[in-house]
Amino acid sequence: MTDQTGLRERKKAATKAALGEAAFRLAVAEGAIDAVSADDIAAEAGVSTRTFHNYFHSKEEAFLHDFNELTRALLDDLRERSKVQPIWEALRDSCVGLRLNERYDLHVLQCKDELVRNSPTLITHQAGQFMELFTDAVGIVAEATGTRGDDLYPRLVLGSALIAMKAANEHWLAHPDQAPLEDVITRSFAQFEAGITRPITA
Amino acid sequence: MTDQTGLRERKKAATKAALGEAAFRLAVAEGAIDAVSADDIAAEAGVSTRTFHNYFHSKEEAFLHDFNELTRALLDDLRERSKVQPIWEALRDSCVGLRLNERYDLHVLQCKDELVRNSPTLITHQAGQFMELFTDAVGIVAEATGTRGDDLYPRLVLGSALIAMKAANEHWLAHPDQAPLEDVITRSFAQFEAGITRPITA
DNA sequence: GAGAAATTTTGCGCGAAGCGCAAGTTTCCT
DNA sequence: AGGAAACTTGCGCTTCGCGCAAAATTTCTC
Repeated sequence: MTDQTGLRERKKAATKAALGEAAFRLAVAEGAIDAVSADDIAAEAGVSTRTFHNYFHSKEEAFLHDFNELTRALLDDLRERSKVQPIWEALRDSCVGLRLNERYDLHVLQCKDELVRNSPTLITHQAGQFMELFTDAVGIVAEATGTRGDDLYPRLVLGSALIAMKAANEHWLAHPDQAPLEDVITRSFAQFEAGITRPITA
Repeated sequence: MTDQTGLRERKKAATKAALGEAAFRLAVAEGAIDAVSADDIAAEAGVSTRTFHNYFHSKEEAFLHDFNELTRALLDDLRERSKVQPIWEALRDSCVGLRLNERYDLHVLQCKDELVRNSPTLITHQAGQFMELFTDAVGIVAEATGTRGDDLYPRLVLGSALIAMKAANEHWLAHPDQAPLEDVITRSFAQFEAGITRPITA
Protein backbone atom coordinates (compact mmCIF):
# COMPACT_ATOMS: atom_id res chain seq x y z
CA MET A 1 0.00 0.00 0.00
CA THR A 2 2.71 2.45 0.97
CA ASP A 3 5.82 0.96 -0.56
CA GLN A 4 7.25 0.85 -4.07
CA THR A 5 9.66 3.62 -3.13
CA GLY A 6 12.88 3.19 -1.20
CA LEU A 7 13.76 1.70 2.09
CA ARG A 8 13.03 4.90 3.93
CA GLU A 9 9.36 4.79 3.11
CA ARG A 10 9.16 1.28 4.36
CA LYS A 11 10.83 2.15 7.60
CA LYS A 12 8.42 5.00 8.18
CA ALA A 13 5.47 2.77 7.55
CA ALA A 14 6.96 0.21 9.90
CA THR A 15 7.40 2.73 12.70
CA LYS A 16 3.90 3.99 12.21
CA ALA A 17 2.50 0.51 12.31
CA ALA A 18 4.63 -0.31 15.35
CA LEU A 19 3.25 2.73 17.15
CA GLY A 20 -0.26 1.73 16.25
CA GLU A 21 0.21 -1.77 17.53
CA ALA A 22 1.90 -0.51 20.66
CA ALA A 23 -1.10 1.70 21.32
CA PHE A 24 -3.41 -1.24 20.88
CA ARG A 25 -1.37 -3.55 23.07
CA LEU A 26 -1.15 -1.08 25.90
CA ALA A 27 -4.80 -0.16 25.65
CA VAL A 28 -5.73 -3.81 25.96
CA ALA A 29 -3.41 -4.22 28.90
CA GLU A 30 -4.79 -1.21 30.74
CA GLY A 31 -8.37 -1.79 29.69
CA ALA A 32 -8.81 1.69 28.23
CA ILE A 33 -6.96 4.06 25.98
CA ASP A 34 -7.25 6.89 28.50
CA ALA A 35 -5.11 4.94 30.92
CA VAL A 36 -2.28 4.99 28.40
CA SER A 37 -0.11 8.04 27.77
CA ALA A 38 1.71 9.10 24.64
CA ASP A 39 4.95 8.52 26.54
CA ASP A 40 3.96 4.93 27.22
CA ILE A 41 3.22 4.23 23.61
CA ALA A 42 6.44 5.81 22.41
CA ALA A 43 8.43 3.80 24.95
CA GLU A 44 6.69 0.58 23.99
CA ALA A 45 7.50 1.19 20.35
CA GLY A 46 11.06 2.20 21.13
CA VAL A 47 11.00 5.79 19.91
CA SER A 48 10.95 9.16 21.61
CA THR A 49 7.78 10.88 22.63
CA ARG A 50 8.47 13.64 20.17
CA THR A 51 8.65 11.14 17.35
CA PHE A 52 5.33 9.71 18.34
CA HIS A 53 3.79 13.11 17.83
CA ASN A 54 5.48 13.42 14.50
CA TYR A 55 3.46 10.45 13.33
CA PHE A 56 0.17 10.95 15.12
CA HIS A 57 -1.67 13.92 16.52
CA SER A 58 -3.06 11.89 19.36
CA LYS A 59 -3.01 8.44 20.87
CA GLU A 60 -6.51 7.88 19.55
CA GLU A 61 -5.24 8.40 16.04
CA ALA A 62 -2.49 5.89 16.69
CA PHE A 63 -4.93 3.37 18.04
CA LEU A 64 -7.12 3.72 14.96
CA HIS A 65 -4.24 3.71 12.50
CA ASP A 66 -4.91 0.35 10.90
CA PHE A 67 -8.59 1.12 10.63
CA ASN A 68 -7.51 4.17 8.72
CA GLU A 69 -5.33 2.12 6.42
CA LEU A 70 -8.22 -0.20 5.72
CA THR A 71 -10.42 2.66 4.62
CA ARG A 72 -7.70 3.86 2.31
CA ALA A 73 -7.48 0.44 0.75
CA LEU A 74 -11.24 0.48 0.37
CA LEU A 75 -11.09 3.78 -1.47
CA ASP A 76 -8.36 2.58 -3.81
CA ASP A 77 -10.34 -0.52 -4.60
CA LEU A 78 -13.48 1.50 -5.15
CA ARG A 79 -11.72 3.86 -7.51
CA GLU A 80 -10.77 0.94 -9.71
CA ARG A 81 -14.07 -0.85 -9.60
CA SER A 82 -16.06 2.27 -10.33
CA LYS A 83 -14.49 2.35 -13.78
CA VAL A 84 -15.90 -1.00 -14.80
CA GLN A 85 -19.09 -1.38 -12.73
CA PRO A 86 -22.20 0.57 -11.84
CA ILE A 87 -21.41 2.53 -8.71
CA TRP A 88 -23.72 0.65 -6.41
CA GLU A 89 -22.27 -2.72 -7.34
CA ALA A 90 -18.79 -1.32 -7.09
CA LEU A 91 -19.52 -0.17 -3.57
CA ARG A 92 -20.98 -3.49 -2.56
CA ASP A 93 -18.15 -5.51 -4.04
CA SER A 94 -15.50 -3.27 -2.52
CA CYS A 95 -17.04 -3.67 0.90
CA VAL A 96 -17.37 -7.42 0.60
CA GLY A 97 -13.92 -7.77 -0.89
CA LEU A 98 -12.29 -5.75 1.82
CA ARG A 99 -13.50 -8.04 4.51
CA LEU A 100 -12.70 -11.21 2.65
CA ASN A 101 -9.10 -10.13 2.36
CA GLU A 102 -8.97 -9.31 5.99
CA ARG A 103 -5.99 -10.47 7.94
CA TYR A 104 -7.26 -9.64 11.40
CA ASP A 105 -8.66 -12.39 13.48
CA LEU A 106 -12.03 -12.10 15.08
CA HIS A 107 -10.71 -11.78 18.57
CA VAL A 108 -8.61 -8.73 17.84
CA LEU A 109 -11.50 -7.06 16.08
CA GLN A 110 -13.86 -7.66 18.97
CA CYS A 111 -11.25 -6.45 21.37
CA LYS A 112 -10.73 -3.23 19.46
CA ASP A 113 -14.42 -2.72 19.03
CA GLU A 114 -15.06 -3.03 22.72
CA LEU A 115 -12.30 -0.59 23.57
CA VAL A 116 -13.80 1.88 21.14
CA ARG A 117 -17.32 1.46 22.45
CA ASN A 118 -16.18 2.14 25.99
CA SER A 119 -14.23 5.27 25.21
CA PRO A 120 -16.00 8.49 24.24
CA THR A 121 -12.83 9.95 22.81
CA LEU A 122 -12.24 6.87 20.67
CA ILE A 123 -15.82 6.93 19.45
CA THR A 124 -15.39 10.55 18.48
CA HIS A 125 -12.16 9.96 16.63
CA GLN A 126 -13.48 6.91 14.82
CA ALA A 127 -16.51 8.87 13.76
CA GLY A 128 -14.22 11.59 12.53
CA GLN A 129 -12.30 9.17 10.35
CA PHE A 130 -15.57 7.84 9.08
CA MET A 131 -16.61 11.32 8.05
CA GLU A 132 -13.30 11.91 6.37
CA LEU A 133 -13.81 8.73 4.42
CA PHE A 134 -17.16 10.07 3.40
CA THR A 135 -15.87 13.32 1.99
CA ASP A 136 -13.07 11.56 0.14
CA ALA A 137 -15.42 9.03 -1.35
CA VAL A 138 -18.05 11.52 -2.45
CA GLY A 139 -15.69 12.68 -5.17
CA ILE A 140 -15.29 9.18 -6.54
CA VAL A 141 -19.01 8.52 -6.54
CA ALA A 142 -19.88 11.85 -8.08
CA GLU A 143 -17.44 11.25 -10.90
CA ALA A 144 -18.67 7.72 -11.48
CA THR A 145 -22.29 8.81 -11.65
CA GLY A 146 -21.52 11.88 -13.69
CA THR A 147 -23.09 14.15 -11.09
CA ARG A 148 -21.72 17.05 -9.13
CA GLY A 149 -20.21 16.53 -5.70
CA ASP A 150 -22.84 18.59 -3.98
CA ASP A 151 -25.76 16.83 -5.64
CA LEU A 152 -28.09 14.75 -3.59
CA TYR A 153 -27.77 11.34 -5.17
CA PRO A 154 -24.05 10.63 -4.76
CA ARG A 155 -24.24 11.46 -1.09
CA LEU A 156 -27.22 9.23 -0.62
CA VAL A 157 -25.66 6.31 -2.44
CA LEU A 158 -22.41 6.61 -0.58
CA GLY A 159 -24.10 7.11 2.74
CA SER A 160 -26.16 4.01 2.17
CA ALA A 161 -23.08 1.96 1.48
CA LEU A 162 -21.33 3.24 4.57
CA ILE A 163 -24.32 2.56 6.74
CA ALA A 164 -24.70 -0.89 5.26
CA MET A 165 -21.08 -1.58 6.03
CA LYS A 166 -21.25 -0.19 9.52
CA ALA A 167 -24.45 -1.98 10.44
CA ALA A 168 -23.23 -5.26 9.02
CA ASN A 169 -20.00 -4.96 10.91
CA GLU A 170 -21.64 -4.24 14.21
CA HIS A 171 -24.20 -6.95 13.78
CA TRP A 172 -21.56 -9.46 12.88
CA LEU A 173 -19.30 -8.54 15.75
CA ALA A 174 -22.22 -9.08 18.09
CA HIS A 175 -23.12 -12.44 16.53
CA PRO A 176 -19.99 -13.71 14.77
CA ASP A 177 -21.23 -17.25 14.43
CA GLN A 178 -24.66 -16.50 13.02
CA ALA A 179 -23.52 -15.88 9.45
CA PRO A 180 -20.29 -15.03 7.66
CA LEU A 181 -19.59 -11.34 7.42
CA GLU A 182 -19.82 -11.17 3.66
CA ASP A 183 -23.35 -12.53 3.80
CA VAL A 184 -24.37 -9.93 6.32
CA ILE A 185 -22.92 -7.20 4.15
CA THR A 186 -24.71 -8.51 1.09
CA ARG A 187 -27.95 -8.64 3.02
CA SER A 188 -27.54 -5.04 4.15
CA PHE A 189 -26.98 -3.90 0.61
CA ALA A 190 -29.99 -5.88 -0.56
CA GLN A 191 -32.12 -4.02 1.95
CA PHE A 192 -31.14 -0.72 0.40
CA GLU A 193 -31.83 -2.04 -3.07
CA ALA A 194 -35.34 -3.09 -2.11
CA GLY A 195 -36.18 0.17 -0.41
CA ILE A 196 -35.92 0.82 3.27
CA THR A 197 -39.56 1.11 4.25
CA ARG A 198 -40.00 -2.47 5.31
CA PRO A 199 -37.54 -5.21 6.22
CA ILE A 200 -36.76 -7.78 3.58
CA THR A 201 -37.31 -11.34 4.66
CA ALA A 202 -34.17 -12.38 6.44
CA MET B 1 -36.42 21.69 26.85
CA THR B 2 -34.45 22.12 30.06
CA ASP B 3 -36.73 24.20 32.22
CA GLN B 4 -39.79 23.35 34.30
CA THR B 5 -37.64 23.31 37.42
CA GLY B 6 -36.47 26.33 39.38
CA LEU B 7 -34.63 29.43 38.50
CA ARG B 8 -31.28 27.80 39.01
CA GLU B 9 -31.76 25.39 36.13
CA ARG B 10 -32.62 28.24 33.87
CA LYS B 11 -29.53 30.16 34.85
CA LYS B 12 -27.36 27.17 34.13
CA ALA B 13 -28.88 26.73 30.72
CA ALA B 14 -28.40 30.42 30.08
CA THR B 15 -24.73 30.29 30.98
CA LYS B 16 -24.24 27.25 28.82
CA ALA B 17 -25.94 28.93 25.89
CA ALA B 18 -23.95 32.09 26.49
CA LEU B 19 -20.72 30.12 26.38
CA GLY B 20 -21.80 28.42 23.20
CA GLU B 21 -22.63 31.70 21.54
CA ALA B 22 -19.41 33.25 22.75
CA ALA B 23 -17.49 30.37 21.19
CA PHE B 24 -19.30 30.92 17.91
CA ARG B 25 -18.81 34.67 17.92
CA LEU B 26 -15.10 34.44 18.60
CA ALA B 27 -14.60 31.66 16.07
CA VAL B 28 -16.24 33.80 13.42
CA ALA B 29 -14.11 36.76 14.40
CA GLU B 30 -10.87 34.79 14.26
CA GLY B 31 -11.87 32.71 11.28
CA ALA B 32 -11.20 29.40 12.99
CA ILE B 33 -11.94 27.73 16.28
CA ASP B 34 -8.29 26.80 16.80
CA ALA B 35 -7.42 30.47 17.00
CA VAL B 36 -9.70 30.79 20.02
CA SER B 37 -8.71 29.58 23.47
CA ALA B 38 -10.90 28.39 26.30
CA ASP B 39 -9.80 31.47 28.23
CA ASP B 40 -11.06 33.72 25.47
CA ILE B 41 -14.47 32.10 25.44
CA ALA B 42 -14.82 32.24 29.20
CA ALA B 43 -13.84 35.90 29.21
CA GLU B 44 -16.26 36.71 26.41
CA ALA B 45 -19.06 35.04 28.34
CA GLY B 46 -18.06 36.69 31.60
CA VAL B 47 -17.17 33.61 33.64
CA SER B 48 -13.94 32.06 34.80
CA THR B 49 -11.98 29.61 32.74
CA ARG B 50 -12.62 26.93 35.30
CA THR B 51 -16.33 27.44 34.97
CA PHE B 52 -16.09 27.05 31.24
CA HIS B 53 -14.64 23.60 31.76
CA ASN B 54 -17.39 22.77 34.19
CA TYR B 55 -19.82 23.12 31.33
CA PHE B 56 -17.86 21.81 28.38
CA HIS B 57 -14.99 19.42 27.94
CA SER B 58 -13.59 21.39 25.06
CA LYS B 59 -14.17 24.49 23.00
CA GLU B 60 -15.36 22.32 20.16
CA GLU B 61 -18.11 21.00 22.35
CA ALA B 62 -19.07 24.54 23.24
CA PHE B 63 -19.14 25.56 19.62
CA LEU B 64 -21.42 22.66 18.75
CA HIS B 65 -23.67 23.07 21.76
CA ASP B 66 -26.77 24.22 19.95
CA PHE B 67 -26.36 21.55 17.33
CA ASN B 68 -26.37 19.14 20.22
CA GLU B 69 -29.56 20.62 21.61
CA LEU B 70 -31.22 20.26 18.25
CA THR B 71 -30.44 16.58 18.09
CA ARG B 72 -31.90 16.13 21.54
CA ALA B 73 -35.06 17.83 20.45
CA LEU B 74 -35.13 15.56 17.43
CA LEU B 75 -34.87 12.50 19.63
CA ASP B 76 -37.66 13.68 21.92
CA ASP B 77 -39.88 14.32 18.96
CA LEU B 78 -39.06 10.96 17.45
CA ARG B 79 -39.83 9.16 20.67
CA GLU B 80 -43.33 10.62 20.61
CA ARG B 81 -44.02 10.09 16.96
CA SER B 82 -42.80 6.51 17.00
CA LYS B 83 -45.74 5.65 19.23
CA VAL B 84 -48.32 6.66 16.66
CA GLN B 85 -46.61 6.21 13.29
CA PRO B 86 -44.62 3.59 11.42
CA ILE B 87 -40.99 4.21 12.23
CA TRP B 88 -39.94 5.34 8.80
CA GLU B 89 -42.65 7.98 8.61
CA ALA B 90 -41.88 9.04 12.14
CA LEU B 91 -38.26 9.56 11.20
CA ARG B 92 -39.15 11.53 8.10
CA ASP B 93 -41.64 13.76 9.85
CA SER B 94 -39.32 14.40 12.77
CA CYS B 95 -36.58 15.47 10.41
CA VAL B 96 -38.83 17.71 8.38
CA GLY B 97 -40.51 19.13 11.45
CA LEU B 98 -37.25 19.97 13.13
CA ARG B 99 -36.15 22.18 10.32
CA LEU B 100 -39.46 23.90 9.92
CA ASN B 101 -39.32 25.02 13.52
CA GLU B 102 -35.85 26.28 13.07
CA ARG B 103 -35.02 29.66 14.49
CA TYR B 104 -31.58 30.07 12.97
CA ASP B 105 -31.19 32.20 9.93
CA LEU B 106 -29.49 30.89 6.86
CA HIS B 107 -26.43 33.05 7.22
CA VAL B 108 -25.55 31.74 10.67
CA LEU B 109 -25.98 28.18 9.52
CA GLN B 110 -23.73 28.66 6.53
CA CYS B 111 -21.19 30.40 8.69
CA LYS B 112 -21.11 27.57 11.18
CA ASP B 113 -20.99 24.97 8.47
CA GLU B 114 -18.00 26.59 6.84
CA LEU B 115 -16.15 26.84 10.13
CA VAL B 116 -16.78 23.16 10.72
CA ARG B 117 -15.70 22.14 7.24
CA ASN B 118 -12.42 23.99 7.63
CA SER B 119 -11.52 22.54 10.99
CA PRO B 120 -10.48 18.90 11.35
CA THR B 121 -11.12 18.96 15.07
CA LEU B 122 -14.60 20.36 14.59
CA ILE B 123 -15.37 17.77 11.95
CA THR B 124 -14.26 15.08 14.34
CA HIS B 125 -16.34 16.37 17.20
CA GLN B 126 -19.41 16.86 15.07
CA ALA B 127 -19.06 13.36 13.75
CA GLY B 128 -18.78 12.16 17.31
CA GLN B 129 -22.03 13.83 18.27
CA PHE B 130 -23.59 12.35 15.21
CA MET B 131 -22.52 8.91 16.30
CA GLU B 132 -23.83 9.48 19.78
CA LEU B 133 -27.14 10.45 18.28
CA PHE B 134 -27.05 7.21 16.36
CA THR B 135 -26.55 5.00 19.39
CA ASP B 136 -29.23 6.84 21.34
CA ALA B 137 -31.70 6.57 18.52
CA VAL B 138 -31.08 2.90 17.81
CA GLY B 139 -32.87 2.08 21.03
CA ILE B 140 -35.95 4.01 20.02
CA VAL B 141 -36.07 2.44 16.59
CA ALA B 142 -35.49 -1.06 17.87
CA GLU B 143 -38.33 -0.68 20.33
CA ALA B 144 -40.65 0.78 17.74
CA THR B 145 -39.98 -2.01 15.27
CA GLY B 146 -40.06 -4.67 17.93
CA THR B 147 -36.58 -5.85 17.03
CA ARG B 148 -33.44 -6.17 19.06
CA GLY B 149 -30.95 -3.31 19.20
CA ASP B 150 -28.23 -5.33 17.55
CA ASP B 151 -30.39 -6.51 14.68
CA LEU B 152 -29.68 -5.36 11.22
CA TYR B 153 -32.86 -3.59 10.24
CA PRO B 154 -33.13 -0.89 12.92
CA ARG B 155 -29.59 0.21 12.24
CA LEU B 156 -30.24 0.37 8.51
CA VAL B 157 -33.44 2.34 8.89
CA LEU B 158 -31.92 4.78 11.28
CA GLY B 159 -28.76 5.13 9.27
CA SER B 160 -30.80 5.86 6.18
CA ALA B 161 -32.67 8.62 7.93
CA LEU B 162 -29.50 10.18 9.25
CA ILE B 163 -27.87 10.07 5.86
CA ALA B 164 -30.96 11.52 4.25
CA MET B 165 -30.90 14.34 6.75
CA LYS B 166 -27.21 14.98 6.40
CA ALA B 167 -27.22 14.89 2.62
CA ALA B 168 -30.26 17.13 2.41
CA ASN B 169 -28.71 19.60 4.77
CA GLU B 170 -25.46 19.80 2.90
CA HIS B 171 -27.12 20.05 -0.44
CA TRP B 172 -29.41 22.77 0.77
CA LEU B 173 -26.62 24.77 2.38
CA ALA B 174 -24.78 24.67 -0.92
CA HIS B 175 -27.86 25.74 -2.90
CA PRO B 176 -30.21 27.48 -0.47
CA ASP B 177 -32.34 29.04 -3.17
CA GLN B 178 -32.89 25.98 -5.30
CA ALA B 179 -35.63 24.47 -3.13
CA PRO B 180 -36.87 24.77 0.45
CA LEU B 181 -35.11 22.51 2.89
CA GLU B 182 -38.15 20.45 3.73
CA ASP B 183 -38.56 19.54 0.07
CA VAL B 184 -34.98 18.40 -0.15
CA ILE B 185 -35.41 16.28 2.96
CA THR B 186 -38.59 14.74 1.60
CA ARG B 187 -36.85 13.98 -1.66
CA SER B 188 -33.97 12.29 0.14
CA PHE B 189 -36.34 10.10 2.07
CA ALA B 190 -38.22 9.26 -1.11
CA GLN B 191 -34.99 8.03 -2.64
CA PHE B 192 -34.57 5.56 0.17
CA GLU B 193 -38.15 4.42 -0.16
CA ALA B 194 -37.72 3.71 -3.84
CA GLY B 195 -34.46 1.83 -3.40
CA ILE B 196 -31.03 3.29 -3.80
CA THR B 197 -29.84 1.58 -6.94
CA ARG B 198 -30.86 4.30 -9.33
CA PRO B 199 -31.73 7.96 -8.83
CA ILE B 200 -35.40 8.87 -8.74
CA THR B 201 -36.39 11.53 -11.21
CA ALA B 202 -35.64 14.84 -9.56
C1' DG C 1 -37.16 37.44 56.50
C1' DA C 2 -33.00 34.96 58.54
C1' DG C 3 -30.13 31.32 58.82
C1' DA C 4 -29.04 26.53 57.28
C1' DA C 5 -28.41 23.43 53.39
C1' DA C 6 -27.40 22.60 48.81
C1' DT C 7 -25.21 23.98 44.68
C1' DT C 8 -22.35 26.71 41.75
C1' DT C 9 -18.32 29.54 40.84
C1' DT C 10 -13.67 30.31 41.21
C1' DG C 11 -8.50 30.12 41.96
C1' DC C 12 -4.69 27.11 42.39
C1' DG C 13 -1.99 23.47 40.87
C1' DC C 14 -0.89 19.38 38.46
C1' DG C 15 -0.06 15.96 34.69
C1' DA C 16 -0.40 15.46 29.94
C1' DA C 17 -1.10 16.98 25.04
C1' DG C 18 0.72 18.91 21.01
C1' DC C 19 3.98 21.40 18.51
C1' DG C 20 8.03 24.82 16.96
C1' DC C 21 12.80 24.85 16.81
C1' DA C 22 17.53 23.50 16.07
C1' DA C 23 20.99 20.10 16.60
C1' DG C 24 22.20 15.31 15.85
C1' DT C 25 21.61 11.04 13.05
C1' DT C 26 20.29 8.09 9.26
C1' DT C 27 19.23 7.25 4.45
C1' DC C 28 19.58 8.50 -0.31
C1' DC C 29 21.74 9.60 -4.66
C1' DT C 30 25.62 10.07 -7.73
C1' DA D 1 32.71 8.28 -0.51
C1' DG D 2 30.44 12.36 0.50
C1' DG D 3 27.03 15.90 0.25
C1' DA D 4 21.94 16.57 0.18
C1' DA D 5 17.66 15.37 2.00
C1' DA D 6 14.87 13.44 5.37
C1' DC D 7 14.12 11.57 10.00
C1' DT D 8 14.79 11.55 15.11
C1' DT D 9 15.32 13.66 19.36
C1' DG D 10 15.55 16.86 23.45
C1' DC D 11 14.05 21.25 25.12
C1' DG D 12 10.70 24.47 26.19
C1' DC D 13 6.50 26.61 25.66
C1' DT D 14 1.36 27.11 25.51
C1' DT D 15 -2.96 25.10 26.22
C1' DC D 16 -6.06 21.48 27.89
C1' DG D 17 -8.73 19.23 31.25
C1' DC D 18 -9.70 18.29 35.72
C1' DG D 19 -9.32 17.43 41.08
C1' DC D 20 -9.66 19.96 45.15
C1' DA D 21 -11.30 23.10 48.58
C1' DA D 22 -12.66 27.82 49.70
C1' DA D 23 -15.91 31.57 48.52
C1' DA D 24 -20.26 33.09 46.62
C1' DT D 25 -24.98 32.28 45.37
C1' DT D 26 -29.44 30.14 45.30
C1' DT D 27 -32.96 27.40 47.53
C1' DC D 28 -35.21 25.58 51.48
C1' DT D 29 -37.28 25.72 56.10
C1' DC D 30 -39.15 27.67 59.90
